[in-house]
Order: sequence, then structure tokens, then C-alpha cells
Amino acid sequence: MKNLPEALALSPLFEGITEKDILPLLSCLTFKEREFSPGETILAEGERVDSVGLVISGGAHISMNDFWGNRSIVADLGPGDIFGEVYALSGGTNLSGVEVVAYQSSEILFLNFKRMITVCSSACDFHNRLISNLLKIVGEKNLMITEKMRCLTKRSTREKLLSYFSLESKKQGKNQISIPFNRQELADYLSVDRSAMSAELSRMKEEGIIDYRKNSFVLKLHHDQ
Amino acid sequence: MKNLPEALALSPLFEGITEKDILPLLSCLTFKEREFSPGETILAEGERVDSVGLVISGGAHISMNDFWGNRSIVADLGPGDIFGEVYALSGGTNLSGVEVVAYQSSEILFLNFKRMITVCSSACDFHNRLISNLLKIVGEKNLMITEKMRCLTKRSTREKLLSYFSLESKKQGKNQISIPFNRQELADYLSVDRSAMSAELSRMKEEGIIDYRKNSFVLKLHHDQ
DNA sequence: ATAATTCCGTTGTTTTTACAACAAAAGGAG
DNA sequence: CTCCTTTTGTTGTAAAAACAACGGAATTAT
Repeated sequence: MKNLPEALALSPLFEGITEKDILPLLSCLTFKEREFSPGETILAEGERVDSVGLVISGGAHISMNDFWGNRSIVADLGPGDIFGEVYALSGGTNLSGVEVVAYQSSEILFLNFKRMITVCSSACDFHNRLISNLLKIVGEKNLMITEKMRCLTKRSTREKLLSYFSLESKKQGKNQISIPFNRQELADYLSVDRSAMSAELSRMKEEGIIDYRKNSFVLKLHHDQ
Repeated sequence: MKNLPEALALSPLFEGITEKDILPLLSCLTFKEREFSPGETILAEGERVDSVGLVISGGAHISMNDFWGNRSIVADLGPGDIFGEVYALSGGTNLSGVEVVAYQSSEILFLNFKRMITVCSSACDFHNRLISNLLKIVGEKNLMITEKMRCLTKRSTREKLLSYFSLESKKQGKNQISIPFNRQELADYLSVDRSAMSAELSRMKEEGIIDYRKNSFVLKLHHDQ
């Protein structure tokens, strides 16, 4: 078993809390540690989630199964990553269609959610920090999904692209942006076909709406009729 | 100005906290109250958000402006609704491309986020409840968006529909589900054309994949080749 | 009951996208 | 530099979706 404080210090959930402060903090949390073998289910479908999972070591997949049994992997978890927080967050919801399965020998820490967000009588600062970190994690996740959604709700590839570029432009504060994706990744992000997207990009460049070279794109204002 | 505790008691943020407990709770929060005229900007684009907004009375729109100045309304806020929480959550991010504008005379309460999530020395129960409520709100929002995303990332209308039905089926625990949308709303939710979707539904019924009548749908297992 | 309105399905046409296959360009390794 | 691999752009075709227009069913109002 790995050194717990050392492992936790690496997790965003414990950001800003030093290794030596983690042990006293743990004492005011209720937690459970368990080891899972490769292929073993960490959280089963339909299970009630009332704790936040944290990967100490190993690796696991969050996967979804639809009505017809088709499985798709939604996320890949490694050391430091947390899971199940949204389910615990929204009042101990049951997992529906979602499961978490180890694909390596994994050590998992389960932190009781109620205890985590209820500040102990001693009102320790680290506890507050923990809550704050959790909020930050969920908030950022929320922002990320929302952004992506704004692009995905657009009907055409062109609109999706423009939506994405516009967003990045706002974020980077310029009309000349560099994007963190290659073409295939961008296509995956926007849920469109790569080659079709490439073609659309060409057309947009042709029409003078945008310009680009590699990962650098320029948005042009003048589509004066 | 409206009676504050009375108004707050209606908000999900203060759920489980009775009117008479709200005043003492407010004393350990830092807040600011302001009135806005119709058309007045409540949160401006680019502004740094370090407090959670709560609509006491009136109405406001959250809207997005893209690079080319096209505005689209993202959400409609009424009494009890909160806004800006995700931005405050993820460490006081600046609004990018988003703004909140009153469309009625509105009273808005701004609750300082730091104070809100940092438990007071007296470690009052209501404060904990407030944090818990905030988490619940964000968590639920997160779940909702994630669900929708799962459908939107599918390429074809058919896949989107099946994805949605499958989700509902898991949630409702049956293969016979009733959905909270009419056709137009479902099409909007899935970001597809209504008539095209109707046609696709017909085809799916034809092929024996599903059956439906009005808002009641049945998913069938046997698509034995 | 009748009229009006909203909702839903259908069909034909146009536009867009996916798909496949390939060519060109870029990047890396030896 | 040359070979090999990966990435990106191009093109033609087939499939799918958007769009528009309409007719019938269902719902609501009168």
C-alpha cells in the first residue's frame, strides 16, 4: 500500500494542502481504502454513491452501457483523479448506466461525502480548503462541458467550428488563436467527420471568413455582404 | 424592496433553511443588494465574478455574444434562481462572452462566494446546509448537461434518439418510458430538425426498433439480424 | 358541436455530411 | 538526405439531414 498522504498530495482535491497536514485532515474525514484487481468493478451500475472515489494508484475506466448493452468508455482515471463526485454531490444519486471498472491493480480511497462537506466542529482550515477544491473541480468541469455543449448544439459543421473559434477567441482575447487540437482531435471534439471538417475549413478560408496555418487560426470580421 | 428572508426561502439555495433562520445566517455572509432597471446589465462581459447572484424579484437573461456579435439567450432567470455560481466556483473566473441583463425591474442579491464557502467560526449548521445546497445545485446541473452531451455527441439523428431513449429507460427502470417533451421540444433538445426527427421515428417504428404513441415510447430488444 | 390552433407525420427537394480513397505535406528516425 | 509515418487536404459518391410545404389528428377554446 502506497504512502497515503504522499499520494493524496498529488490530487487536485488536496491542492494547497501539504503532505504533513493531510494526516490530521484525514482524521476528521470518514474514509475507506480498498484494493481492486484488474477487471474488478469499483462502482457497479445502479449503485448508490455517497462517497467520492480517489485513485491512489493504478487505473480505471468510467464506462457507460446503453439499453442494448453497447459499452463505451467515457473517461480514463489515473492516480490523483477523483470520480463519482457529481453523483455524491446531487444528494447520493444512483448510478444509472454508468460503471467504474479497474483495468490495473488499483488502490482506491473512498471519502464519505457527507463528512467531507460538513465542516468539523474544530472548523479546521484544511477542511475548508478541501471543500473549496471540490467546488473548484466541479465548477471547472461544468464550465468545460458547457463550452463544449455550446458548440455541439450547432447544427452544421461550419457553425460548430465558428462557435468553437469564437469561444477560443474570447478566451484568448485575440482574433488570432492557437488551438490545442490537431485536426482529428478537433473533429472528435466537435463530433464531426475529420475530412468533411477539413473540407469545410478550406471553404471557409476560400470565402475569407477565416485563415489558418497548422494550429493557428485567424478570425476575420469583414463578411461585408 | 421585498422581504429578504421570505424571498430567499423560495430559492433552492436556501432549501431546508426556514425563514426565521435566514436572518442569522445572512449575518455570517457578506452580501450586497442592488436594484436593476429593465435593460440594465447585471454582469458584464469580461467581468470578474466572485459572488453568486440570486434573483429576489424581476427577471433577467443570461446571453452569449460570439465573435461576430451574434447574441443568443442561454437562460431565463426568475425569482429564486441563482447565476454566476460556476464562474465563482472555479476560482473567480472572468466571464468570457457571457453577460446577464435584466429585462424587468429586478432586485438582485450578490452573495460573496469566499464567505459563503468558508465556514464561519461558529460553524453554524445552516452554513453547512448552504454549502451543501450549492453543491447539490451544481452537481445536478452537471449531471443534466452530461446527459445531454451524451446524446449530442452522437452523429446521426437515430443514434441521438436511441441514446436519449436508452438514458431515460435506465432512469425510469423500464423499457416503456414516457418523455417530458413534445416532438418539437425533443428535437430542440437533441439539436435536430423536428420533421426529420419525426420521419426517423417512423422509420424506427417501421423497423421494429421502437414503438410509440404520443409521449410514450417502448424500446424493443430483438433486433435479431 | 364547431371553429381555431397546435401538434405531428409525410413527402419531395436541396443542402450538407459522412465515408472512402487517395495525394500532398509535414515531421521524425536512421 | 532518404525512408517511413503521421497529419492534413482533396475529391467523388452515397447517405443523411435540413428545409419547406402540406394534410390530418388532437387539443383547446368558443
